[in-house]
Amino acid sequence: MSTHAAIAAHANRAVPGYLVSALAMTPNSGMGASGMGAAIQPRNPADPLAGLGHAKVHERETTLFSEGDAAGSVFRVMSGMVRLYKMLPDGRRQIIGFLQAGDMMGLAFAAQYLYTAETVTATTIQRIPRLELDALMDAQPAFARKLLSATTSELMAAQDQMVLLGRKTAAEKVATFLLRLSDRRGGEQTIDLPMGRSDIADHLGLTTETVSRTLTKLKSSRLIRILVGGKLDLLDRDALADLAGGF
Amino acid sequence: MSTHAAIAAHANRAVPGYLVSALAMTPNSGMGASGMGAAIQPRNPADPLAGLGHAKVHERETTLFSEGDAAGSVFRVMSGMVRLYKMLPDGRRQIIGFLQAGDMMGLAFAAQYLYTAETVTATTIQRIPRLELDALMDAQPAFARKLLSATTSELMAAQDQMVLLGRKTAAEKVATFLLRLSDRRGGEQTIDLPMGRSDIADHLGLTTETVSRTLTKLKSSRLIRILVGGKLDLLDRDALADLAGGF
DNA sequence: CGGCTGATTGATGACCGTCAATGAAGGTGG
DNA sequence: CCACCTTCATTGACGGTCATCAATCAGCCG
Repeated sequence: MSTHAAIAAHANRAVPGYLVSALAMTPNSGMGASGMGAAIQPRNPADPLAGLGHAKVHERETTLFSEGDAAGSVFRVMSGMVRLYKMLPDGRRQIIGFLQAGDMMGLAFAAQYLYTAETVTATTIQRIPRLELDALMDAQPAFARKLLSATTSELMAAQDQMVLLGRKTAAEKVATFLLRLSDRRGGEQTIDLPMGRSDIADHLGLTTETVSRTLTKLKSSRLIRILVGGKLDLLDRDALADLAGGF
Repeated sequence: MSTHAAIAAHANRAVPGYLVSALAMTPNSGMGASGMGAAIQPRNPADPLAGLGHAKVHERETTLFSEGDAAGSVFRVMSGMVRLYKMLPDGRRQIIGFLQAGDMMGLAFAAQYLYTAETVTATTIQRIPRLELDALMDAQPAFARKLLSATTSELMAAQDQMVLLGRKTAAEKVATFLLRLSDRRGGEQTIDLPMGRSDIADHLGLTTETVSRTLTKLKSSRLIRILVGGKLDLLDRDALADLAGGF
């Protein structure tokens, strides 16, 4: 399945039409796919996307679209959580990012989606046909710049994620991940971990066992407390930030 | 130095003004920062950036700007090669990407550059004040979309790089890297490696020793041939593609 | 030709992946 | 409402890949 993607990637990346990307469209939001981001802010009262397409509730663990599918729409997460990932031919998976309320995906200039999108929890999704988005961009020049801003935000997050994947240790990766989740929630001490350990692992370039062991160590060191229901308490934010080693 | 960046990253990613990103602005180009990209195509005869700012030749191994510097201009590589990287507080480095002719950097909505840019070889760089770019975006709505397209291309490349960093073995990483370089050159069998082993290592999340050993193994297996002057021959493209494992 | 920088090769070991077993939690049906 | 089953998290033992430390080698410039 990713054979096509591989070929496309090897050939020059010149693609006509829309590219597949993920980005946050909440004004002032910032990060989306790769890292964590804002999403806490109330949506723009003058939300230019309001009313476009239509919203639908999806159950947990369902596929929204797959790598290689024809890309006809863009999506915006209204509530819940979505994971985006790419797979290698042999099944190894890399989760590009987790999306939350306000984040967009599928916005792109390619004929096909370049990653798979699945719900983690039950999720409300606004689906916007590309034609409608195009029309909006034509009608409101400022909107195109907003998209550009959101996309560059994504790119920044992606670059931070490269640092994490390429140069951080397991402990640093996990600490960074937890802090990002918290920051995204406005710095709350208690954060939500709706995704499973293997999702976290595939996002951080680790295995479930290593994630689990690392969390246990953080727990033993009194840096975090693991609560029931997939919740988690950041007990010592400063120590976690030290551990995270920047970003 | 990266303290500021760290804080900025932890705080909500909402930033007014331009973000710092890298992208290819050659029409039909595609990849830039993270991966390899086009750059082979002749520049658009109707290059909207032509004549903006002014070009300058920089010697090899010089810094163009650093992470945290005030971001007043965007840059376009006309010839030569540039590396972009981020550093962790303790000095570990992740090279975000190598830029070649046609690629842009510094295009962004942030007050500061988020990574450091250095020349690898002697390089001609077009420096364009942000104000001029803004004016161009206002004057030519189509140009904003071109920037959006280029940025989403970057994002795609960044996502491929995440897969590489998070889920590939050393051999797969090196093979992928070589194939990307070749593809960027239009699929040439002989490619140029102007950057040092440690640059490659810091791009692939490895050490110089591992890069060297891996290249030696590829040489022993007759998949590549190492030539003088930083050049390299891809002897068995198919075998390399198998090794690369997609992308 | 000598000295410097970077690449290569070797020896060793740590971190984290793999394989495996146990434990906890949630969902379903009796 | 509880027992069973399935799924996922945790913990343990072990091994491999790649990092680290170190020495030699090759290329380049003065």
